[in-house]
Formats: sequence, C-alpha cells, structure tokens
Amino acid sequence: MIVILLFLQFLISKSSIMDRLMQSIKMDINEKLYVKDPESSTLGKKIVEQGILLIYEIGFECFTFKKLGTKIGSNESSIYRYFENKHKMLLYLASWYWGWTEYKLVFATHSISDSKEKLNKAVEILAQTVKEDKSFTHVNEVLLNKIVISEYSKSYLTKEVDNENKEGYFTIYKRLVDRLSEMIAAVDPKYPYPLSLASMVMEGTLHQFFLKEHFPALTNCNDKVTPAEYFVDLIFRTLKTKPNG
Amino acid sequence: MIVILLFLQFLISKSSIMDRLMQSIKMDINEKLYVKDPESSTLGKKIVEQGILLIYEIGFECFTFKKLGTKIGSNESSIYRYFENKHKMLLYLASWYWGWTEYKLVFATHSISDSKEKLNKAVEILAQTVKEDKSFTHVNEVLLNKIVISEYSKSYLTKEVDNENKEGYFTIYKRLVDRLSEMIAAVDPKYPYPLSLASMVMEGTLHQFFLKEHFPALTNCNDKVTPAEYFVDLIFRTLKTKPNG
DNA sequence: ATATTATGATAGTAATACTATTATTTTTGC
DNA sequence: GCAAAAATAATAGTATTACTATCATAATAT
Repeated sequence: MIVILLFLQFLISKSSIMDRLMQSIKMDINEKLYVKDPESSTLGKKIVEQGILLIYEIGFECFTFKKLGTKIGSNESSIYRYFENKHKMLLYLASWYWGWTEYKLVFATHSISDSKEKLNKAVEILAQTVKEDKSFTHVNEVLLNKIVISEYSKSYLTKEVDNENKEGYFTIYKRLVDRLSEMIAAVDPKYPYPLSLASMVMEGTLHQFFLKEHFPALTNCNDKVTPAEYFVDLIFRTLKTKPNG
Repeated sequence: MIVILLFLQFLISKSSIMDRLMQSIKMDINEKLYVKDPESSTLGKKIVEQGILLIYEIGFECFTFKKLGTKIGSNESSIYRYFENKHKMLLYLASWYWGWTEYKLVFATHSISDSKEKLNKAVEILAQTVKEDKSFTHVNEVLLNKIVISEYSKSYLTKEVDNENKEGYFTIYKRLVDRLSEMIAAVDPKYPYPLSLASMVMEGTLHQFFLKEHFPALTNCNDKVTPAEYFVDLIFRTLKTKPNG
C-alpha cells in the first residue's frame, strides 16, 4: 500500500502535473519578436521545431533561413513571414526558454515558505541539467537548453542591445534575475550585491555548462559535480549560511 | 623630503616602471592566429590599431576587412595577408589583451608573499576598469578592454571551439584562469571548486561590466561600486576569510 | 641596379540576407 | 460546393560579404 502511494507521489512530483501544466501553457513572448505568431500554424511550429534542430546541428552562425527552408521542404520566403531575421528568431527561442524556465521556477518554489529552502530550490532549477524531453510540444527543451548555453550571449552582445532592451526583448530573462535576486535578499537582507549575485548565477550557470563540455580544465564541474552543486554551495557560502541550518 | 619620496614612490608604482616594461614587451601570441605577424610592419600595426577602433565603433558583426581597408586607405587584399579572416583577428586581439593582463597580474602579484593579499590583488587586477591609455604602442588598451567585454564570448562560442582549443588559440586565457585558481587554492586548499570560481570570476567580470553599461537593473555595480569590489567581496566570503585578517 | 618582397588594384565567385512579385494551394465562410 | 481570402511556394533580383586569384607597382635590401 505504502509502496503504491509513494509511487503515485513520485509520478505526480516528477511528471504528470508539471508536464500537463507545461503543455497547456502558451509562452508570453514579446509580439515584436515575430512577424506572424509561429504558434498559430503548423508551418510556424515546424519552423520552430526544425529551427531548433538545425541551430543545434550547425550552430547559429551557419544557420540560415534558406537551409531551414530546405530542411522543412518549405520556401525561404515563407520563413520570413514568421521571423524578420535569424537574430529575432534567436531572441524568440531564448524568450521561450526563459519563459519555460520561469514556469518551472515559480511552480517549484511558490509553496516553499522557508527562504533558504526556497533559494536552494531556485538555484537547483536554474542550474539543473535539462535531461529528458518530456514535452509533447514541438519544442525540444533539451536541445533548446544546449542552444541557450552556446548562443544566448550572442543575442545581447550586439550594437543594438540598448534599443532591443527598450523594446522589451529581454523582459523574461530580467524578471528571472529579479526573482532570484529577491530570494537572495530574503535570505540575507544585508547582503549588498543580490542583483549581481543573481545575474552572475544565471550567466555563470550557462558558462560552467559550456566549460564542462569544451574546456574541462577550467572547471570543477564534471560527471560527478554539477553546476547546480557548485552554485548552491557558492550562494550559501556567500550569504554565510547553509541551505538548511 | 618625505613628500618627495612618497611622490617618487607613487610615480614608480603607478606608472614608469610598469609602463616601460609593457612597452618593451612583445606579446607571445600563437603564430597560427596570423598569416603574417602584424607586429612586423607598419601596415600590420596600422591594421591592428585601426581594427580596434573600427570594431569598437561598429561592433564585430558589422566589421569587415573591406571597411577596415577603406579606413586605413589600404586594400582589402592586403589585410588578408595578415589575417585569414576576422574571426582569427578577434582571437589575435583577445590573445593580446589576455597576454597584457597576464603581465599586469604577474607584475603586481609576484612579490606578494601573503596568499590572501596576493589573491586580493589578483582579483583587483583582473576586474579593474581599464581607464587610461598610457601606452605608446599602437594598441589602445581602453578600447580593447571594451571590445573584450562585448565580443570575447563570440571567439569561443562557435562550432569550431574544440579544434581551435586544440590548436592552442585560448592558451593565454586558460593560463590566467589557472593562475587565479592556484591563488584561490593557496588561500583555502580545502575549497572544492577553485577552477570554477576562477573561471567564473574571469567571465563574470566581463559580464558585470557589460550589465553595468546596458542592463543596470541587473547588477549592483555602478559608478560607486566596481565589479572589482563585488568580486573581492565574493571571493573572500566564499573562502570564509577576509582580504587581510 | 636589380632582385626580392610588400602592397595595391582589379576582377571574379559563391553565399548571405534579404525584398518584391506572381502563382498556386489551402482554408473558410456562406 | 463555390468564391473569396489567406497562406504558402516559386521565381527573380539586389547589395553585401567573404573570400581567391592575378597582375601591376612601389619600397627595400643586397
């Protein structure tokens, strides 16, 4: 009996509820990032789905709408009716990713009242490896996570950042940094750099994953030590406290 | 009398010796990064000098050898005789920058025996704002620093990283991370993540400078709080000790 | 003074990053 | 079931990029 109950609980916590929730969610992405909402048609979803695969395969630099057109058996010009250019498409995909991450974060932390436990959970969510693709949607989150690791910086390291920031293209990401910053401040209201610590964790996580893959000599993260462990440890050392203590 | 002595000491520490040393230094940059050594001719130096200005002005994406040719009144094809392509040129400039930083780091820390003081100094050097251009060379370090902040990530976030890493294009940067990591380990040999902490500081510094400029709402660094202060504080909190104590 | 080397000028190619126009499907509303 | 509307595909065209190749000329070294 208890075995069955535990198994049920496992199912609920690990999969069902969360997954169903995620499937019914429509990401709230800045409308200026697309010409026509890719969620509104089959072709649009195909563009996003196969776009993710192609960017993952050949990298953002080599990725072109022409190649994507060939891959999906569609015309280049049709893709231009959904996205102005590949930069906007990257911003769109990034917003999708951070929106998805935000849902996971909010879902996993909202019911936690203890501020340390909450922060601990938040960092685990933000720095966790996206392992399985449980989605029934057209978005492969595992690959999208890898794209974000390798390409996200390129979306803001441009001469147009300030304008694009004003247009609200980075809103979701900024809100995530802010949420994390608030959780840090809740644990230690006297810590003077909650924003910098939060933005550093967000960006540093992607970087540590990248190093683990391409510069293993520059990180202590590996098969046994996850970026999440490193950052949880870092945060609680910095705030001179322990996750639970 | 004491005033004069103090003034002399100020001059030596702040400027003369260091500057002269730097001017006579030839950066030890991987030879595969250029076709012909730009240090070996007037045109080569001009390409580097004006290249830095142009990349700073229009950003790496918009930067082309044709535009640089026009700027220096030289032919596009002549630039190709120095660098294979703009990506290699970026790697070259980055190597120059990290080589220069390494000199500053080694010079400023080698005589410090106290490990905490040494680490403190190292972080200050790595995270310091490059304010003045004291150089008599063709390289404008202030602008190069800004280029590194905005463009360095693009030099390794590519599909070719692993090959280029094998070719040794990132050697100097890696050595810097290693040096910092060693200094961290010297202060706290039991700290389990010295490499991750070091690589995070190196990368995080650039990121905090970028945020300060373009996303001030995501950082506590500003006119009064420098990234150096934030990172020194972070490191010594993490290692559960103080810079001098 | 001449051979060598460096630089400049010109031309050319394939690919990129689009825009515009027209044709053909597909969808939908009645 | 049909016409109108909307979506997609096909084609063509432009300016720019990222080169390569060749040849001419200028600078320098012996």
